[in-house]
Amino acid sequence: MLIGELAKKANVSVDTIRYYEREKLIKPVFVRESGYREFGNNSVARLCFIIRAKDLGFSLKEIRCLLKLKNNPDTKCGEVKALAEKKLADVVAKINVLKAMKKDLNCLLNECTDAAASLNSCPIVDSLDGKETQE
Amino acid sequence: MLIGELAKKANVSVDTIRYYEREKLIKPVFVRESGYREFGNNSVARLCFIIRAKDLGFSLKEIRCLLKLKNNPDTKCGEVKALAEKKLADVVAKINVLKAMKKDLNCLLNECTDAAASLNSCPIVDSLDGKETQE
DNA sequence: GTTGACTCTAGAGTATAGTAAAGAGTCTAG
DNA sequence: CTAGACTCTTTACTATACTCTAGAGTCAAC
Repeated sequence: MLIGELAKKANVSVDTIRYYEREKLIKPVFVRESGYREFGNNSVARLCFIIRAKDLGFSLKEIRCLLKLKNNPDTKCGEVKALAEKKLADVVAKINVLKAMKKDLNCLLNECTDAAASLNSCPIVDSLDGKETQE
Repeated sequence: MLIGELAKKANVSVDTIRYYEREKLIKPVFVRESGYREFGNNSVARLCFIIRAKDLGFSLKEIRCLLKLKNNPDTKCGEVKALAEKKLADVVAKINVLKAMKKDLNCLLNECTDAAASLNSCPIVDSLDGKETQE
């Protein structure tokens, strides 16, 4: 199949596929003399693999690594597991940062009880100014 | 004070301050004929405001908006509150996405019990391949 | 008056993950 | 055999938030 069909099947743009090719994430099965790329069903599978990994928060760089492991017959399951574990730790860390943000924002919002008040007494602005407020 | 001192006091690089100036987030109190910028203590406060807001997940664009509101005497507290509420919603949405990722990654990791196994039977790779696994 | 630390501007580079546009070539159906 | 859909390459651009470089100028102390 040509790139347009692949794009439709994997639900990405042709530009994205060409970008992934430049980034060495995917390779056409065959390239015609005209330059037209031809892909097979395994290309669809590979693209889906990439998209799923992306949804799990892997960067393209990490996915390239994952694909390399995947296609190496000597790879042990543990190597892939280690990558997934590292990613899980990253995700957990990000969640914790965001939770702290959420807590701070909630605090600020709870303190602001009079939305019509002037800014001189706005606890949110005070807090951003670095003025202390009681928790 | 000159830019270097301000940078030290606010714990950012001079390049960052110049960048913030270009982005209209901060302005020197006075500029000498030589081009040297002079800042006052309110510049330190303003920089700290920016950094705190950034820590809360506000983008520079949003911070510019926040500063504009903050320095406009007609601003009502409610306008600032609305921004903070929107930001809180963003943060909560991000947390939910990450939690879904975490759940998926945990599932995969729990399924992988034999790290020494070959990749043919690796549940993580299978999952990324789109093969169904029992939950 | 010169040394050394500091500052200036302008422009380029970094990372990520694409998107867009120009201009030319290819393929296929009628 | 031609129209229209598709594809090609190359290059530039998007957004975000800086970071770095080069080369020149400034300032305070000794």
